[in-house]
Parts: sequence; C-alpha cells; structure tokens
Amino acid sequence: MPLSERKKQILRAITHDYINSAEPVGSRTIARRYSLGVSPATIRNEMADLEEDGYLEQPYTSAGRIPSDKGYRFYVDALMDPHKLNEAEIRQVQSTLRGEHSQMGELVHESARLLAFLSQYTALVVAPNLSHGAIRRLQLIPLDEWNVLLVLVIDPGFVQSHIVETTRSLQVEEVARINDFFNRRLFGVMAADISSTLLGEMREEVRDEALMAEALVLLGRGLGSLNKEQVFLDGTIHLFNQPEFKDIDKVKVLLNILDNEKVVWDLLNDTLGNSGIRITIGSENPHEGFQHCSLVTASYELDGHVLGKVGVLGPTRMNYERVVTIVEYIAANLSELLTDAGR
Amino acid sequence: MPLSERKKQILRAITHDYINSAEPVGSRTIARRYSLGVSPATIRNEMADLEEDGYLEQPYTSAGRIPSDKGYRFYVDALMDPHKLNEAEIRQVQSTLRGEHSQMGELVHESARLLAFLSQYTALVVAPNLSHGAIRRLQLIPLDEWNVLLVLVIDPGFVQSHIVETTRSLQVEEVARINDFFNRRLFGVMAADISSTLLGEMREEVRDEALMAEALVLLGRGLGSLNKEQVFLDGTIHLFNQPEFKDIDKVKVLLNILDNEKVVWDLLNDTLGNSGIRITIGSENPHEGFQHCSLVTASYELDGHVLGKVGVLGPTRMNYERVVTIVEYIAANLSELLTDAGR
DNA sequence: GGTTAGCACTCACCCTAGCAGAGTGCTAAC
DNA sequence: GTTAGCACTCTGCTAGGGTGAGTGCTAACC
Repeated sequence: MPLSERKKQILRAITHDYINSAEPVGSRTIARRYSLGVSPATIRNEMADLEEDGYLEQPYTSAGRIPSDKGYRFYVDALMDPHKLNEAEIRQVQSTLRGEHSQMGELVHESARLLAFLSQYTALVVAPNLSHGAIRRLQLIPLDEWNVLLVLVIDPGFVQSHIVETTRSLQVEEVARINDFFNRRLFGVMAADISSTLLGEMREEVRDEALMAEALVLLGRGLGSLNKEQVFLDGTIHLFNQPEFKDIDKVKVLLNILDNEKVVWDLLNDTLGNSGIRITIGSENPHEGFQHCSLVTASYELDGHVLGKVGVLGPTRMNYERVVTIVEYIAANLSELLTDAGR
Repeated sequence: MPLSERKKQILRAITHDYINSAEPVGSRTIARRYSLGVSPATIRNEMADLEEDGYLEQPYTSAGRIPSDKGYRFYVDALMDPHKLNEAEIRQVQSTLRGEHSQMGELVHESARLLAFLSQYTALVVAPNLSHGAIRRLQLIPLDEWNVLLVLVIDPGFVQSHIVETTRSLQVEEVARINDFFNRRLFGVMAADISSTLLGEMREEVRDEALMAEALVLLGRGLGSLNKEQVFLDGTIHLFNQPEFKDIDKVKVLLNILDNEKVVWDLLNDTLGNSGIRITIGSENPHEGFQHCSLVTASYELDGHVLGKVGVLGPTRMNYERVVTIVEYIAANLSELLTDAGR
C-alpha cells in the first residue's frame, strides 16, 4: 500500500533533519520545524506506522526515529529534490578540470580531489581501463645500448611508457623500421585486441626477420602492464568529521578495507557497463564492513563506452541530494573532456 | 656533569619499557623486569635525579616516569643499540625494490609502501627533483595534426611526457631534425641548466628557422612542469594504532597537516644536502603540531648528489632502534638501485 | 655515604547511584 | 481522525567512594 502524502512529508522531514543533525528526530522537533499543520501527537501516530512498515527505526525505546535503509531508499527514489550547485562551485569544477594537465592520468586524479572537496566525503575514482582504448601511437626510443623506451599513446591521450631491455643494441634505421611497422599495423587497434592472435599474425609477417620478432617481444612485455587499473582515493580524512565514525575503531576498519585496491575496484565496478547514477545504501552493499555506508557512483564515458567510474562514499546518513548532483556533474564533465581531447 | 653508568642503565630501561608499553614506568617495574641489582627505592632516588636533570618527566604526581624529549635525545645519541633486520625482512626489501618497475617513479612509491609496512608507522618520501638530473633523451613524437608528445628521459631512467599543442602540423623529417638537434645539444645537460641562458643560445643558433624556434617553445613548456616535486605518503593508517592518538581529534589535526604537500616537503627538506640519518624529536621539530611526533629521515643519492628523502613519522615514543635501521637500509637500497639503473 | 624497608600520601581510573531531559505510547476527550 | 495529558523508559551527565599503582620522605642498615 502506497504511503499517504502526509507520511511522505513526515518521512522526508525526518530524513532531512537526521541528515543535518545526526540525532534521532522526535515528533516535537518535526512539528516545530516543519509546518505540517498537525500536532506532535498526530505525527507520533504516523511515525509509529512508518516504523511498522520498516521505513523508520528507533535506536532504543523512547528515543526519536531515524530512517532505516528502506527509508533512505524511498527517500532517494521518490522524495528528494535535486540540489543545485552554485556559481562558485561550477566555476571551480570547470577551472580545475579544464586546467593544464600534462597527462590524462592527472585529470582523473584531480577529479577525485575535486569530488572529495565538494562533497566533503570520501571520493573513489577508477582510472580508465586502457586496454579498451584505441592505440594512437606506439614508438620505441633507443636510450642506450641495452635499453629502449616503449611509449604508448592511447586514445584520447593517455601516455604509458616502459623501459625495456634489449638483447642487443639497435640501429637508428632499425628502430625507424620497427616504429613504422608497429604504427602501420596497430594504429586504431584496441589495446586488448593485440593479444596473442594479432601478435601471432604479425609474427607470421616478419617470420624471417629476427629483429622484428624481438621487437614484438618487447611490445608484448610493454602491453602486459596495461591491464592494471588504478584506483584513486581522496578525502578519507572527511570520514573523521562524521559523528557515526567518532569511534576510532570503526574508521580503522573502514580504512583498512579501503586500503585494498581490489575491494574498492569491485565496489565501483559491480555495476560495470551500467551507466548513469547509482546509489547503494547500507545493507544493499554486498561487502560487509560497508553496512553503515552509502555509495553514490557514476560512469564516465567515451563514445558511449564506459571508461571508468567516479564515486562518493559516506555514512548512510549522507547528503544524497547534494552528492548525487556533484557526482553526476563531475562524471559528465569528465566524459566531455575526454571526448574533446580525442578530437 | 655526565650521567653515571647506573643512571644510563635506568634511563635506557625506562625508555625501552615505555616504548613497548606506552604506560608510565614505575620503579618497581624496572627493578623487577631489568636486573640492575638494586631495590626499587634506589631506582626511585635515581629517577628523581634524572627528572631533576630533565631526562624524565611525570605525567602527574605519583605516576610512573616517561622520557622527556631530552631523554629521548640522549637515548638516541648514546644509549640505543642498532636493530638487526631479519632474513625475511631483508628478502622482502630486496624483492620488492628490485622487482619490475616500468617507471622509476613507481620505485619511489614502492619504497614508501615498504617503509610504512616495515616500520608500522607513517612513511614520507620525496620523489627525486628531476630538474637536477641529466637529460638522457628528449624526443618529440607527432600524434596528430595539432599535437605532439614530448618525451623526456632523465637519468637514471625517469620518464616524463607531455602532450603539447603545435600551431601547425609537423612533417616527419622536421620532427627528425628537431629531435636530432635537441639531443645533440642537450644530452647530458642538467634539466635545471636548460633555463633561459641555454635556451637563448639555442635560439641564436636557429634564429633563421621558424620551425626550430617553435620547437624550443614546446620544450620550454615541457620543462616547466619538471620542478614539481612529488611527495608520497603511506601508512597514515598506522597512526591509529598508537595509543597517543586514540583521541580522534589529534589524528585529524595531524592528517590535515600531512594533507599539505608543502609542509611534508619542508619537513623532510629542512635538512637538504645533509646526508646520513637524521632524527628529529618532538619539540625539536619546528612545525608545531608535530610536538608529539618524531621523524627519522635519510637521503637517497646518485653520484654523491642528494636526489630525495625518505622518512618515517611516528609518536615521540617510537621504536627508534628499529626505525633507524629500516630507514637507513631502504635509503641505501634506493641509492644503490638508482646508481645501478644509470649504468 | 650509599642503600633499603616502611609508610603516608596523591592521583587516575572505575563503578555506582541519582538526576534531568527528551521522547514515546496509551487513554480519553474533542 | 486529531489532540492534550500523563505515566513510563531510556540515555547522558555528574558526583562520590573505593582501588591500585606509584611516589617522596624518613629512619634504619651495611
């Protein structure tokens, strides 16, 4: 049975109040602060109903009410109003992200900082999986007798470089020939597709040439480290400002979990391919340890392909209205910037 | 007046005990745990003397004693025994640092992780100041009509790359000519020395060639971002395990300070040029906010030049014997690896 | 003169009891 | 269906007393 309009108003009021104060909310407070035109006693009756239906809970007998995970879920889905970023905040995003970034990786890092700063919660960002990007340029640069630098530029401008050892010194013309061959064959190819089959084909083509075969080995070695997905964390310090984490042990547990890149990656990517904003509330989260946390994530994309994720982690009592707006805005900006960079 | 041998023994015993237990140490404990051959009463008398001389202090009347900053200083300078790393630890350092690092920067980052893990305190590392490294290779790679990638390899293998916009599309031969000119003129030159004078000279040489002049502008732009020194922090989580930081506000203050890269940099570098191990205890630290912390730092070097610093930050009640050994060992390993890489 | 036992004293820490305050559920009246 | 009144519950705070670790001092001892 759907909630009456008045119940919705009360649930919204309690959620708002609790998000601001972190204190259980009583019927008097609601009656005083939100003019619903009814007395505390009436609100008390409604609250009892809402609790019975699972939207609210009581930390202990005769305390005020706080929203349950189900309550937050309903609030997020049906009750909250979108928050507007103000002029200064928009300007800050624009200038920070559009500033000079000598490397694309820096842009992603910067996004995490911005996200943490604006939301005042902890920001999580997964850097693009480069193995799904198209190769734009691939070049060997001889350094000295035994070392060459393999530089890989992947759309829309991510640069990876690896120093690799060679078994013999390469001549300038040889390097030129290799570079030429590589770029002719690999321009525009998705890095992940280079795997065994394509390398095999190329090996066929150059069968008779020891030089090229060796170059292919170098390439393979360089591509190997491409799959590593980087996770950026920022603003863990904001956890301490939340009263629910005033107990130092809780923060310790959380930080220990977040130290594990794999976990953070899973956290953000169990929704891979799923674009748009996504909110995970408390117990909805599969990873225990985040039972009292909520996560708001969004993807950033290039040409319709999900490149990576940005997210904000905070207590379930998080300011969803604001966080959703911020995450959405930054993800959109990132997508836009990456697309522009590829032009 | 110098301390008697017995006073030294007692000071050492108290320091050891306090480092282990974090509890003020009483005369009975000392008599029981360390066989000095005297009764608690005698020890009490000696402790009273040590307090009068400023080596010990009492948190409150009729509690045990704890070392003062002066006490720690004396301990560090004259009393402590060097700690030996065990087999497993040595193997771990070797394998972690000597493992595959596609980029030198990763090596530095890895050192911070290792330092934090082994010491169980917070690790601080300043990455090498590249502007003092010799240029080994410098190369433009055309990406598309408007962008080229400037790749800079600096001894002993640090790679920096920047995408720069050009005002016009460059021909293949032009790029080759530029690369050739650059490497001929700049090989082995210290990045910092490229500044205005050398660029000016080069500009003279190519005065009549618009192409080269433009290339020089690109180079200047790329070099600009070289001065930025990166600071790595790791193991901040270990702060929480220290009883002196069980008060969440203290940790918050500390983390807020550490968030500021400039401060961390200053912290490590007020000893720049000064090689060897350095220990800063509590109030010896110029930055207030670190009044209850100690810092153990060492430089890592290349060819006798200080490249950067590694350090460990913990409470004044830190295990100096162990930390000093670890910091020394890792700094030495880093120096060695960097030197080897340059061969 | 240095060392030791004995003793009174101090102070943090822990536990308990009591009190105030916020908020509830229930009942009865509107 | 709504509201006022009231008894009840539970937390958080404060004050008081007991405990224990450790000291400084004094006097006796070698």
